[in-house]
Amino acid sequence: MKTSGANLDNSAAKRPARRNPESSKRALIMATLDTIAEIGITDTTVSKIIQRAGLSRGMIHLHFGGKNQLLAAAAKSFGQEYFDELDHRVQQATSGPEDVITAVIQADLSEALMNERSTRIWHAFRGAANSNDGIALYSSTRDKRLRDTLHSAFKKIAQEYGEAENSALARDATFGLLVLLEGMWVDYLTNANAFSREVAVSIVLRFIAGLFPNHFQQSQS
Amino acid sequence: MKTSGANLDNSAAKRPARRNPESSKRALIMATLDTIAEIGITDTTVSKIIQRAGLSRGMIHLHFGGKNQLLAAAAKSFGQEYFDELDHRVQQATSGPEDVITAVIQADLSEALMNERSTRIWHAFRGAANSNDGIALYSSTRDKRLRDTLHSAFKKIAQEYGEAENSALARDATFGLLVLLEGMWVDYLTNANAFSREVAVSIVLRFIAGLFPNHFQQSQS
Amino acid sequence: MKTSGANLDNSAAKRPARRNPESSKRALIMATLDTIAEIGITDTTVSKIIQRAGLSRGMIHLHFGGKNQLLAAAAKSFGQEYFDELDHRVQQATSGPEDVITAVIQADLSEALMNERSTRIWHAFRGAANSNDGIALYSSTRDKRLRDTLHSAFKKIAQEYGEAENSALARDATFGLLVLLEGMWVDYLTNANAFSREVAVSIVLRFIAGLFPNHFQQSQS
Amino acid sequence: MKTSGANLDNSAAKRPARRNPESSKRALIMATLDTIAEIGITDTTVSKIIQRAGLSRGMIHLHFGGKNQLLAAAAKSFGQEYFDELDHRVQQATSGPEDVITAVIQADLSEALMNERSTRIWHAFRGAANSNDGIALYSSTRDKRLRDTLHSAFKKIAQEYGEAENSALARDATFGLLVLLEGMWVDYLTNANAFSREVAVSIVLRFIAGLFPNHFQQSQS
DNA sequence: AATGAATGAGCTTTCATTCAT
DNA sequence: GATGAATGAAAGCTCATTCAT
Repeated sequence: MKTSGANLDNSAAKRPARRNPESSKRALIMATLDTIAEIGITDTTVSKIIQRAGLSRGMIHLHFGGKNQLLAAAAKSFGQEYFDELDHRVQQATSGPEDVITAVIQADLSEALMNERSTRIWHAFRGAANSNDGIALYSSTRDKRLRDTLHSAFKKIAQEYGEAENSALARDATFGLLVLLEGMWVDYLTNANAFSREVAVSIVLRFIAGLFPNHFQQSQS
Repeated sequence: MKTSGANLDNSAAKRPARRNPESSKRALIMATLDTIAEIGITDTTVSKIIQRAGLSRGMIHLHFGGKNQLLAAAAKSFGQEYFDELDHRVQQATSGPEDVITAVIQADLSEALMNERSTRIWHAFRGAANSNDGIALYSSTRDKRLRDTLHSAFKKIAQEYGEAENSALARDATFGLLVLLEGMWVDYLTNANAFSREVAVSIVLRFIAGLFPNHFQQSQS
Repeated sequence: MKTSGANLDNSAAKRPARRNPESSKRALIMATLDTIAEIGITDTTVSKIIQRAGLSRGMIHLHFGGKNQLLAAAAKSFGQEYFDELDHRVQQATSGPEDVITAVIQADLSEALMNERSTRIWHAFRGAANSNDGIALYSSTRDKRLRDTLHSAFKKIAQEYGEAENSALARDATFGLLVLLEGMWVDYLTNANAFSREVAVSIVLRFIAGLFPNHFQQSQS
Repeated sequence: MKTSGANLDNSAAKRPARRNPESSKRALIMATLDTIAEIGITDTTVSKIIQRAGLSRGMIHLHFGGKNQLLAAAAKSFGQEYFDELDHRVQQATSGPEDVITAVIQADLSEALMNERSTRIWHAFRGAANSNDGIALYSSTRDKRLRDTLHSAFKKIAQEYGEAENSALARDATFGLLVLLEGMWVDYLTNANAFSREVAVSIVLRFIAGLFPNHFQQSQS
């Protein structure tokens, strides 16, 4: 999935895709995301994007109406990329709410979803969301969808602990887990080298196990 | 502490600060931090900073040598502001490692340290650290000092659980707590309105209690 | 040839040049040379150049990458202008080395090559060459090519005086003539009004005649 | 004489001269000349000058009224430096006009007068003279005084060749010699390494000998 | 639909000059 | 006299956007 990576050689093998508007849009969005990941959103200029995409200058305004709208489209695309992968991984866990939660944790901390490229892009869009409404919209999507999925699962588990439908326990578990995952992304961003996915997963599970001791085994790292 | 806030009134009454280099430098740093908090680091220009500070254009290069060095100085100052306050609050907790840890949690999530201004600035400097070495240096300072303080406290507690000097438990607790606090700051940044400090503290303590049930009481929110 | 002169009329009638990069580059180079000739290289700013060329601010960086590179391109162009004219005039003298030398002298001191514009530009680039490598390269070209042409001619003549292939005589004659012409340009620069081309030519020829009395007749002014 | 050179250490040994207005003015002029010689007149800023002189910022305006006036004073001083040395050397040649002329040539091409520092400064002031009247005044002084000295000498010699008081011969000889020396300075400026003072003197003398064969022996290099 | 030369507002930076101390 | 912090006009440069082709 993350195979687009930082490739500057926009030469041979990519040409067949040309002369197709949708293909150009996709190429621009990918070039935008790659550029943001590589040099940061502040230094991501129209020139750098079109250079990486191997397309002409006017393309951005022709297809998106401007740089800001391209950024918004890239943010939206990035969110969808994330959820396509997450859904794919979580749908394979159908035996119960614990499995869904575990699947979310493992997916969110997997190489496919949490890597240098995605954490940098994520951070960039979070910052931009404060001053760019078009980005804000899609940037908050991650929390919203993830929150719903997790909340549903935690509510099912909480009921087995005698909690009511809208118990604080399920709400706090959802909140706590999301915050923990959020923090893990920031930590990965800060120092990818020293980051251990195994330790991360074990710590997150320990947190959940503290709330629901009957359902999550204390993993021993 | 956070009382500098967004003051645009560069009117008469503040002239005593003139002809004092240190005062000018401080004013520029404050204006820089306020501007970043308000409109983001990307839109923080020299013009906006000097306008807010009520000082002249050349000042920045006279005292700091350039915009980037002013940003670095602002990042350093911001980090020191954070630690001055944190140290002040933590030093009052001297009865044991649990108190230190609790004090750190409550301080880090307090209005004085975690607010809209500081979370936005924090986020901005994290992003800038990737491409600005001068900022990177001071931006990572927070983690380093906090990590040491917490690790020491957790090691003391872990020993009472029969753990060795350099146990994984103490390390994981430190890592987990920092990640959780990091995530809280991100969460606050994303949606300050819906954020509850009380819930945040209770969730963090629940995580710690899961690791050290004898020392941290499961608080009931 | 030197007809570009100081034209400040960037009015309507010259629009055909638009949308043609080469034409724009040429216009910028000409405007640069004219500006240097008029107000000196120190006062030659981007604003003055684009104003004279009737083009936009970004043009210089778009086509040359910066002011310094434009200056280097202008120096190169100026050198080529000089040699195109010199070659044209010298090639008509094919009957012998004396004719070549005389042609060089008369060409170099002619209105077409040595005038207020060219002497000022020449002086400016000489000075800039000390601190701008891009200019140094092309600024020294004049001496190199001229030196070779003259040295060849003088060697032929020197052989008729029984001198060896690499005689000091030919070398000194070349050096002396170049220095004399160099000095004439400086003198013209200093006071164009009092300068007499006829006296200049006669003096230079007298110098050559002193070295090769059989080949150059002592002209009487 | 040229011992001021490029010294950046404005420390100890120079202090006694302080608190003396004339001393400060001299220090500023020297720093100006050294800076021009080292980095060119375009890059010679007030900051660089006062830094090299080890004096305070306001000094220049206090003593000279502005940067331009300091440059004019430096140009004047430089011209006087040149003539003090030239006069000193020429006054020792009292036996006849030939000796005066030879002395001028040897002095003008000597290490003391023609060196990297002086040729660079000379070139800079020549260029600046076109746009700075205060400099123009003193920059042209060299030619004026030198011209008079040489013209007088050549007139005496010309009379022995049966020429009238205001003969063209004396005028041309003066002009030619000055131009030749001017050219030598330019040549030295362009490439000091390849320059040979001996060859230069011999070539200049050859030129004079061509005009006055009875008085100047054809030197053999 | 696609291109890329052209534009100019606005950016960071430089610098001679001023003036309170 | 002497200082150096302060000023702001003007410098070189960047870049999203436009539009003739």
